[in-house]
Amino acid sequence: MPGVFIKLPELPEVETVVRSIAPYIAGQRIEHVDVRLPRIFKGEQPIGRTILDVTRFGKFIVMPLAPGGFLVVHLGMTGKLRWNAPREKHTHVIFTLEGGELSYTDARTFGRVECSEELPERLARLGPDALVVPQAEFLARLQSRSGKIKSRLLNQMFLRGLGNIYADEALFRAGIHPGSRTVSKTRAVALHAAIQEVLAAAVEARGSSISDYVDADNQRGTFQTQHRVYGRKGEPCVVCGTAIRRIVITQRSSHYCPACQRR
DNA sequence: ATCGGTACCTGCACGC
DNA sequence: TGCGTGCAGGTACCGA
Repeated sequence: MPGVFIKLPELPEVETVVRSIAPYIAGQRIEHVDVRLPRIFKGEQPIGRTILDVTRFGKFIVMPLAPGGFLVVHLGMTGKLRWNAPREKHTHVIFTLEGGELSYTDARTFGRVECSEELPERLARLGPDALVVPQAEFLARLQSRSGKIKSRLLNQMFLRGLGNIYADEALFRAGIHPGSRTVSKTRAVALHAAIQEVLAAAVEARGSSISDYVDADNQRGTFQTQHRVYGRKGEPCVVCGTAIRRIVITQRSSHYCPACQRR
């Protein structure tokens, strides 16, 4: 039995986890729950309930249950949701299902596993999904907010699903400096297209893998080979050859080409 | 109501 | 070898 094992939780990686794990757990009854690190788990244990489906909401994994309620998982920075994987030092929650184990492992413990009768309120407050938001809605929301463009893209209340890697990649493809506070309509239109292109391509590549883990089908994500700025500080821009720079915006690293992306 | 800074954690790469 | 430093894919919360 293969182990479902993906790190890297931005939208494409969460989508890959959802798609690869759903066939193993959808329709299965939860027989037992072992919570080894209580602060990771919120709510009542969903013992006896059945996992109806596995869906993605931004970077959250949402599993509706029967006869009611939801199991919601957020992977934080280092969370892993795996099927029949060996238990490790940082395996914090284990669901025993009819045909095997669903386990949550997270070294930095920024992620959460939550069970509730209704969908958590904060999910409803998130912005539209970055993969499918219509252009007009994106432009309107962009205009209604202030701050550096990179900060706005990382704000899940503005748009849900985008993270540090794909924000940098989209800004590069749209030719926008991450520290820009104003963006022309032309650039904003290009940014909307770039976000959806880069996310769709990353989903197609099953996400970006920096370590050598594999998913249920024994495949790695491969999108890291298509990164044009993220993690390429000092390397030549693929378009003009200028050295890629790294700066800090809202406590997060931002990678950009100083020639292709001017303020 | 929004925005920007800070807190929450562990592990790893790197320089000395 | 060991130690200190900086860095890492994210969100929640606080005060201004």
